[in-house]
Amino acid sequence: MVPVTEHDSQSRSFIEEARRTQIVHAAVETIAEVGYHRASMGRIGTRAGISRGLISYHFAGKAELIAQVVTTVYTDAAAFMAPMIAAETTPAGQLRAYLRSNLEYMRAYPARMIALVEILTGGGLSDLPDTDPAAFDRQMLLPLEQLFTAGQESGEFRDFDVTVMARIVRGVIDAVPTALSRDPGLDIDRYLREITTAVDHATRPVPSTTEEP
Amino acid sequence: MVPVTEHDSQSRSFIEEARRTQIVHAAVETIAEVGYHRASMGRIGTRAGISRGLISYHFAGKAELIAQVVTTVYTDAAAFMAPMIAAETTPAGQLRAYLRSNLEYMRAYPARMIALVEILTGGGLSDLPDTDPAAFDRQMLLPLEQLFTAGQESGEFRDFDVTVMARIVRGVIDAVPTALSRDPGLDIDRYLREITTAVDHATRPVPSTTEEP
Amino acid sequence: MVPVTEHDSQSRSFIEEARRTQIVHAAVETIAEVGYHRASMGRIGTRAGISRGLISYHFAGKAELIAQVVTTVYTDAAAFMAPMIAAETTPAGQLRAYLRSNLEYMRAYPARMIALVEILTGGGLSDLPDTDPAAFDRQMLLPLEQLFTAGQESGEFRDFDVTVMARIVRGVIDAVPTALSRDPGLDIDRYLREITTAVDHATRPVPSTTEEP
Amino acid sequence: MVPVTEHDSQSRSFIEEARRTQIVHAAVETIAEVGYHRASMGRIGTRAGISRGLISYHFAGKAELIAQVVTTVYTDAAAFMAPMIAAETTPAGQLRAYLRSNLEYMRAYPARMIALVEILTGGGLSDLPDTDPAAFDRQMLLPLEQLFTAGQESGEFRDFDVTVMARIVRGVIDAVPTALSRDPGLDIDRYLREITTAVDHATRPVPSTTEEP
DNA sequence: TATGAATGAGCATTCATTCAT
DNA sequence: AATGAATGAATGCTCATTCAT
Repeated sequence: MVPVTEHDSQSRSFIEEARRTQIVHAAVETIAEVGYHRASMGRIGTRAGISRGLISYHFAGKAELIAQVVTTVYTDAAAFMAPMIAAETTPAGQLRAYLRSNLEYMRAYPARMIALVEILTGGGLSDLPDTDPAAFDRQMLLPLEQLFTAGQESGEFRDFDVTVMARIVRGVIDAVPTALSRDPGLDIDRYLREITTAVDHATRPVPSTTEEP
Repeated sequence: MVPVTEHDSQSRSFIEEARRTQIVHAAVETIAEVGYHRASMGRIGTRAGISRGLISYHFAGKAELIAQVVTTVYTDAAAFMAPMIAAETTPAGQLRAYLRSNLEYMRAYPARMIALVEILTGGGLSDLPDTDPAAFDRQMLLPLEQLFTAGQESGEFRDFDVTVMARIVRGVIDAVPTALSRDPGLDIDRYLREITTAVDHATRPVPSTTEEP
Repeated sequence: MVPVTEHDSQSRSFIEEARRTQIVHAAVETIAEVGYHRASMGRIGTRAGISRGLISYHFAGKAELIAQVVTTVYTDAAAFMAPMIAAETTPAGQLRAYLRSNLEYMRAYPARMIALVEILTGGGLSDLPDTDPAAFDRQMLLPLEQLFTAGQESGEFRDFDVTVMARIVRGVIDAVPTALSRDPGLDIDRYLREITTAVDHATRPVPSTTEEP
Repeated sequence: MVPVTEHDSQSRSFIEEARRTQIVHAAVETIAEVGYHRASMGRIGTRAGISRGLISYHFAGKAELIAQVVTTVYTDAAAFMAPMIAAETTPAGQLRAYLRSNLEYMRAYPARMIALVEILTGGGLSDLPDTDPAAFDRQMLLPLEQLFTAGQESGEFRDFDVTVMARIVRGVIDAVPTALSRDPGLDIDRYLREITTAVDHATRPVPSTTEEP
């Protein structure tokens, strides 16, 4: 869940890595601020304080830069969330930790999460020729699916389609950055509490004395 | 003399209206297919089988065209959903009808819904100078909020923040087009059933003999 | 407005002539208001209250319309000025009448004169393929040249190059519309008085007891 | 007119400056040849032998380029004329030097002067958002007004409205480029002599034994 | 006669990318 | 490693003109 690629961090010099990191961060901030399709190489370079050409020197093209942004933020978010989730011992607890850690990450690094959502929903993925959106989709859903399956087996969750429920939860979470940008006064703690309760109710076993219409 | 057909005074604007509709439809399909920020006037014109200039002839600018797409799809979806919701007599039933009609609309006109979501999440709203994203946000949430408030007063819904719950439901629904495009084999009926059940559980009153962690 | 051309006024119907006149007037007003190179056929048509296509129906192209504007205004101004000049019996008096009648025309029909100057100085002439700017130039200068030659022969004017002096006088007059637009508070009567005096001094015979430096 | 050989530490911006100068010169020549409103970025680029995009790289927009053309030519002309005027000790001599140096500049750099007049009279000024035509107007007239006022105080000039006389002189001078382009065989030396004499007569004190009609 | 739908060329501008230094 | 000059494609838009009705 945590490390994504270790492929060639050795083949790059330290300064090379530092520059790439700097550029990726500038890209994140630029995308978060002006939106994905307005984040040109020039604007990213300006924010990084470097020339346009240097970005092309360190990245094969815009696609690689965007892909790196996605990978970096996703990996970083996963590294942030993983210990909080792992600290829980039950699937239900882990689900709550998943929600909590995800929103905490958004609170801590709003630009990163906004940038990620911008790319994922703003057409950025289709600009990445080597990326399979379906594969990325499955990768996003898999942890939740595994969590749900475990919880169903232990009886903590009711019987539902784990993939659909994973999409439901991702949908709820992915709506948060947009909600935050549209309503800046939104209380993220309250939001988290409401979401957690709602998801809890949606997943927990149905009491035996319940009639469905 | 002038009028040729029996349409008389409307025959003048009939062609105009037809063309506008045709262009809006071409825009919808183009946006749904290639994404909002790749849907140039040229591509839309090509899909409509007309020249670039003709779009500018019928629409003052791209902003007006996109605004028309948003308005058209939104209005059309509302007209599609409204009777299905109104047919229900209870807030809980209306909520289920809201979900069902929304997904039915997506099934019937997937391109329209994909295009709308592309524009709303893909930075399109900020390209519309006269549009207030926050106002649009409230407009989207309002029907759900009213529905929830009514349900809480009637005791059909538990006590939750109606705005947050509205955002939750919208988040779940807005994730559907993406899910459909990423997983074409997705069974929309099953999806709808699962969503309905989940939202039902998330909103209904908590049985008295329940302990919260 | 006086009949301008009689070459084919017979071949055009009355309504045809009326339309052409209306369009020419709309062109004059549009050019005077927004400048020559912003005066599109569309804007001219809008001001005339007719469709774009109708202008093309009545004029072979924009060039013919502009040429007609030039011809109309020039002829109209000449018809306005001619009797005032003819009423004077001496070349010096006619020169003063030339200046006075020209500025009176500007005061009476500022839009026409502004439009004419816009076209002549704003590159409009070079848009007219069939027009020889040099010939137009000579046509503009000829009356003044004849006037000066007559005055020199009668001893009312000193000995100067009549063509250059004609250009001088035209230069002074053609600067008036720009001056009026740049300084709206300009007193045209005072302007006329100063110009008349200056031109009078510049053209009259030098007193015998005059030393040149 | 700009110092050229100083590169060294300025060598970084030297290329930049050289390109800007080259582009400005290409713009001057293009405007002088085809007129202001036909001088597109493409044509200017073609004349400069560079791509369209490079102009946008060096100038923020067409407005900045045109403004630079105006500033460059105006400053250049002023630098050319100033020493010739300053060499004269009397207002009347300075006025003659003003005329002479201005026409000498036109003879030396006809394209520049034609371009400037094209922009000023061809609607170019109104395309420059930050420019106040009235202020530019006053700036053009001021030196002449000051010169006239000094001459009136010293008794070298008669009593006339200095602003109107400044407009008269500018009108006479501004008519020269058009005259040159319409009549290529025009003898500029003779033109200058005639103009100088005419302006001299128009401004000098009236001999006491003069009768006005 | 008159309309307005429709076209295609041209415009200024932005952008990702390449390349010599 | 890094710069910034340079290109060419693409975009939204305006416009003169044509044409069916």
